[in-house]
Amino acid sequence: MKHDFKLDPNIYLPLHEVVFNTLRRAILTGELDPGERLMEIHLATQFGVSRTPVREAIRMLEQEGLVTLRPSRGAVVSSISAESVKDVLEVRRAMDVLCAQLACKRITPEALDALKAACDEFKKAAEAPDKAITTIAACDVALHDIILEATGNRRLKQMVNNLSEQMYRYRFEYLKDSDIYGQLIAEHSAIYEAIAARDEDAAAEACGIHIDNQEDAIMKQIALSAGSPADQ
Amino acid sequence: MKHDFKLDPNIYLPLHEVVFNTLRRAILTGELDPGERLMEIHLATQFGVSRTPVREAIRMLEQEGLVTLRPSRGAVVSSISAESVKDVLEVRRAMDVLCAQLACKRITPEALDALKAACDEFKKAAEAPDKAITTIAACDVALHDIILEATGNRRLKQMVNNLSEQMYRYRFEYLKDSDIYGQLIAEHSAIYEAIAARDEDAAAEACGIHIDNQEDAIMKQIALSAGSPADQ
DNA sequence: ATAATCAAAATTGTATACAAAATACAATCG
DNA sequence: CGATTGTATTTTGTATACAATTTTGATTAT
Repeated sequence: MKHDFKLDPNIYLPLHEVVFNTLRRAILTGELDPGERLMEIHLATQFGVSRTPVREAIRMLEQEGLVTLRPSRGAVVSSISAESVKDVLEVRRAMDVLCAQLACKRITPEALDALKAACDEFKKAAEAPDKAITTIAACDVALHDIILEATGNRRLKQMVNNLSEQMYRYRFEYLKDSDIYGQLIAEHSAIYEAIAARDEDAAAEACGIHIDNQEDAIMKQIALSAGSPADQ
Repeated sequence: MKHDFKLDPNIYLPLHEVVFNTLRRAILTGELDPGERLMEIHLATQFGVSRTPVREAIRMLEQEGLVTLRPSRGAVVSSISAESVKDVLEVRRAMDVLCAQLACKRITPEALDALKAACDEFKKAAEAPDKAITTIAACDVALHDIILEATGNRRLKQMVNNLSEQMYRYRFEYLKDSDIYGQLIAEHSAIYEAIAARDEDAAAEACGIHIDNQEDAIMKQIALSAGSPADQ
């Protein structure tokens, strides 16, 4: 074998990608508020680039629904009504259930082991005395990723990830209430057992319950932060 | 010249929108083949615009998955493998079933009447002596739109439309075989009856069967046109 | 005060310019 | 020949220029 000079491919990314990723994250984490204007020159100077890549990034964000474009009047961060959150959750529920069903059919023994391990990890993190939310959240994500991966459906994976990201703002809220950890552990366990048994109906059922609980938490969260500036 | 994109200067739309819509349609209808390169200057001169709006359009198409971007190496029309078609159909099936279920819950009496009318229209078009495929296809679309609208979920509507459009290339193929018209009429009828009776399970069942048949037709179509140039 | 008007400033839409990278292809070496 | 290098050409990435439109804010009339 020759020499394997491996240079970090992350060293360069097209600027529009960088701007896109950064703005995207800023919107999803709530760093940029709904209704806020995105002005090209300002963003460009902030990023230290020209308007061109900023415009490209904005067009991409619009395509993803994260910003709204009013011709000749610029872009604003899309406002997310309780209505639209309900819509997203409704779709995501169906997709998550589909994930569980497909996972029953297609998960490999190795992935099944990994799923079991992820459940245990989650349990350990949730029962730890310090209860680091970031750790717990990471375990939760890992667990879902294993199922998502097990579906073997790239498109589904992409769509579920996208929908989840739209809910990013509210993601950790439902983990703050440590009373529900026991319930979550049980739900995860039920999902694992169903998938391990290749029982599609049980998996769909268990997954549905799991999502419903998350939905309740998120909707409660939305209700609390209601009264914020709305627009369109 | 191979493609001759011309744009109507009468009505005003931002150029990137015009380019986006035109290219999008060209890709979905197969006018532009998978793997084909999209070169900025060429497209720009064809459209009679500068590279800027073309670049913006390409970024939007990439976001939608219709083109693949290779940094510094330009964009190509995304190739659709049989694999990815299967993935899309799998997701769309779940979403269509969800549509039927939600429609059961939420459809208005007026929309229900419209659905019945649409079924009759389809039947009439399918049993007509001339059997104009475009008319039949239009009825089919109208019928599905009514259900989609009845879900009251804008996000779902957008996602299902997007997924359907990805299948645009193969849409009409399954309507060419007039042997199946009787079956289609029956399936539509079953869906209508289930929704009218607000029977979610029956609606899901009927809708699932309907989609499965469509899927078979499309996958058969794909298998026929296999051996086409692949890439990534 | 409030509303209407209109020029100045700011912002977006589009085109172009130039640099960096990739590609094509001829010349060279083995 | 085939592989390799070097160079011209093409194409993309980014910045900038200018026109068209919208926004701002002062000014005036009601």
